[in-house]
Amino acid sequence: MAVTARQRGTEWLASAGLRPTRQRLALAELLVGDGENRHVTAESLYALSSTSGEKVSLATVYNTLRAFCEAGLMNEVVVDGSKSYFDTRMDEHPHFYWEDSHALTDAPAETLRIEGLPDAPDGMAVARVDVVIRLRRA
Amino acid sequence: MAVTARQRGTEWLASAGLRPTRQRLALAELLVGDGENRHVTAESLYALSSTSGEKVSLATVYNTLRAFCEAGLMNEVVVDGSKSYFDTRMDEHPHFYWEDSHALTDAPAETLRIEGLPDAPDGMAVARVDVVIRLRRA
DNA sequence: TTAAGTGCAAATTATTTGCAGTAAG
DNA sequence: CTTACTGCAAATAATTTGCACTTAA
Repeated sequence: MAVTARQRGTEWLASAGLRPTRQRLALAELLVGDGENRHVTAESLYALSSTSGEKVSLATVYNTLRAFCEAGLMNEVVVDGSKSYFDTRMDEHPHFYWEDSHALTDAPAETLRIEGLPDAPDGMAVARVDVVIRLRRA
Repeated sequence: MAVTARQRGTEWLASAGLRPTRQRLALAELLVGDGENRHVTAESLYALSSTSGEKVSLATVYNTLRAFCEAGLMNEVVVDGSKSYFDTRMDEHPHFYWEDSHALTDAPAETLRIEGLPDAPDGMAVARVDVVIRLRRA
């Protein structure tokens, strides 16, 4: 039988050992309820939650997104100095950043390969390599 | 004969058609006076200017960095949601971001090659491809 | 002379935090 | 019960802006 959005949200929280509170469940459902990955800002998720049944305060949206990141459920993506973006997809992959609409989407990663990545300096390790393809209207 | 820091700053401003005011010259000298490229934040440049002879107000540092970017003399690099970084080097090149010290440096670019970059979506063009190698203590 | 640039202080924006109340285990 | 979570409002941090003053051209 079909997996429901609520189930997906519940399992997602459980997989990270996070308490399934009403608010977290509501946000989890909005984020992973359909099994797709999603890119949000605190504001955009807050707006989403406001039009859905379960209201969540903006401060809690912020705190919850941070909690999800710390729990390893999401990643923060830095593309715009003035806002924080969050991505439910956890593997390393390139992004399109649409400069006119300030939207963030996944870039098709299949073909992308980074060759000759420089070694990390002494005593340092590469934590992650971010690739952001900035798009403007042609 | 040797090129002075002041000369470099003056020419740098002139090349972009910017008025060489006392403050801009002071900042230009700090940025390109030694012919090296440099990564700064508004605060770090403000701190630098405070220890040098010519004082510049923080607001002017912000406005001036913006002006330099618009004039095509610098680029903004987004690596940390909470601060803006500015780079005097204008060609496309990868960066190291030192997560513990919040420092930004150039990564050796010679060997780096990005293969199979996805096409820009319809009606869009690739404005820039940012590559940030995030480093943490090993 | 005059438009552009500067400095301050006040305003704005995104985000975090303190704390009293609420709910999960 | 007890500790973690939530919501609000106030606090903070980075950056921008309004406006009177100064200066380069």
